[in-house]
Amino acid sequence: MGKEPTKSVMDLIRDNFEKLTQTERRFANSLLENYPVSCLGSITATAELAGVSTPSVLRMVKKIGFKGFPDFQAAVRNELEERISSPITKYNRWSESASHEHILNKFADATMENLKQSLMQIDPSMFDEVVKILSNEEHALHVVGGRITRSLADYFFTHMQVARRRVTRVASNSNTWPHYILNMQKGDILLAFDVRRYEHNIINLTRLARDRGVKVVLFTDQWSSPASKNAQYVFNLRTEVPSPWDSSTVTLFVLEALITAVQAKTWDRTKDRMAELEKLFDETKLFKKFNS
Amino acid sequence: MGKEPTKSVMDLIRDNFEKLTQTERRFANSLLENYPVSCLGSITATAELAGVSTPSVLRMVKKIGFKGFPDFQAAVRNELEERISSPITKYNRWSESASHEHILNKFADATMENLKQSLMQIDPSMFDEVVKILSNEEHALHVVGGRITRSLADYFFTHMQVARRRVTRVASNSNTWPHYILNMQKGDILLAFDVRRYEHNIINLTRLARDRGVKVVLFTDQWSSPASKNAQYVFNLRTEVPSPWDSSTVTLFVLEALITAVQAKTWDRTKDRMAELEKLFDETKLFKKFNS
DNA sequence: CAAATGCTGTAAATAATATGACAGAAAAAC
DNA sequence: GTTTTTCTGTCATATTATTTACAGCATTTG
Repeated sequence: MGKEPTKSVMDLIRDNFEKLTQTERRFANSLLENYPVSCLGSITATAELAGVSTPSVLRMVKKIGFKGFPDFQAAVRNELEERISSPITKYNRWSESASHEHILNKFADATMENLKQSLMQIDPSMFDEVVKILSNEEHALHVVGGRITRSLADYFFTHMQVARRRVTRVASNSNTWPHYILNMQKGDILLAFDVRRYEHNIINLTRLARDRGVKVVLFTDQWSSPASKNAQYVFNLRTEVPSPWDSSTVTLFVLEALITAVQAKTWDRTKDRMAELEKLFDETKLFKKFNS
Repeated sequence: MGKEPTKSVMDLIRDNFEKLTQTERRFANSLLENYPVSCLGSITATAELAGVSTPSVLRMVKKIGFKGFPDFQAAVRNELEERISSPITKYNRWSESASHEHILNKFADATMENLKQSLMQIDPSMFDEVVKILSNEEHALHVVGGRITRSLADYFFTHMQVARRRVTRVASNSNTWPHYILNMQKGDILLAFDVRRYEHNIINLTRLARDRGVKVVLFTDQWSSPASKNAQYVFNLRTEVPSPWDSSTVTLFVLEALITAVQAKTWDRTKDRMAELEKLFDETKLFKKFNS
């Protein structure tokens, strides 16, 4: 024990995470999952919950500075007592060391709020409908982003490529758009992003696409881009954070949910493509070795 | 155990209080005083805290319906778990229309959990330290991503360009890396991403950078990339979602928090740059109008 | 006031737990 | 491809915790 200046168990894990081995990290992660209840039982129970052996648990708690498992458990209990004894404690507050005014905490609050509110606003049947049309390989998918949202478009494009054929990334430079529009056919899908400050050209692009019989899916913010009027499917997502610009975290979240839903819907096809992709990676690696 | 209709330990004590002897009541009262932490240790510790003997504790827990002390303790732990986890798990459920089994809800659960756990693991002082070095324009900032994380690197790059000068995006194609390394100087910062499956070349890049005296900031997942050993600052973020691949949402969140923190720290400088940027946008727009 | 009953703690037996030593397996280095 | 190093689980042992048995004390009752 000594006179350690109240280093929490979490702090100790953080500080020593580098030194931990793979199995020990697995245990550390399991600990995070439902700390502190997970380690209130015997070392055996704790180890089983994490799927590791008892000695691994022991080695790990020694590594982060405890004399043995009972010592570790005593520390956990002390923390728990502190936490429990103040009745109004908010359990979902982390890092006691970081003030509630710390930017990380303020940002986290805002993001969780955004996520919750955005979800409330999403129409599940529209979501499912979008998943359905994205899963259909017969119609090409075009993805376009703006100045900021380009990265999101890129991320979506990369993952969508795994799930299906005929995915095109439309360059964000609007000079080249006519070329892309030329290749859009009736029944195709255009997935577009437009958030503050709205980019004027996106309105034109979506209008031209719609006029060609292309289904437009638009990701925008809570104030809704003027391009919405050209889109069949609109996601209004919340972006407000304590910052001079807007957050894209919720948008990314919905994109990931979409990707997962599409992959799940087309799993027979996707799993083959993924396997093939793995093979290609291995071959590329081999190829590089020959070169070096 | 059996199929007791969720009688809490407190209920059991109340129901059987009449039958308890004097000493047993003394123990019961001590329990009430700081339940449940008081009975998380050994039976000996519990007894001592209440000022009674071990057998008295045992007789009492048997009397109120438990098979033995461990049985009693298990019940206490279960209650504790519920009490501890409910304020977290119970963030108001949205979309009544969408089933809890809907992918969006499952995904949201996982993402919130990831966010919470990642936050617990982030060392606030390290975060602040990274903000500090990112704010210093005297040293160049290099940003590099991998196959998947390239989009994140891109997003960060775009925003960082607003806040400061001397930001470079390192191409994700590792063939060109030597050129970039050539331009890295002592005191520079390399912000790198490496998540499963870890890319072998990133280890080499970070090592070479470190050897040149470059400060390496690494974003990786909970299993920690092998490149961590070359990095001064490591963010281990959680990525697990109900999907065949990993989520980047939490990573994006931390990036945004970082960007905001840097902009706040250098606000005098940043606000001028933002104003200038706005002006440039307007002029570009004007320029385009002349053309069309 | 004496005998009986019930209550409570001490101490021993029993069960469970935590730790250490070791060997096989995996990964890293050469 | 081989050797070395590191890691990780199985098993045996030491330690600790739980339970039981019992004896002393207090309280009650005749």
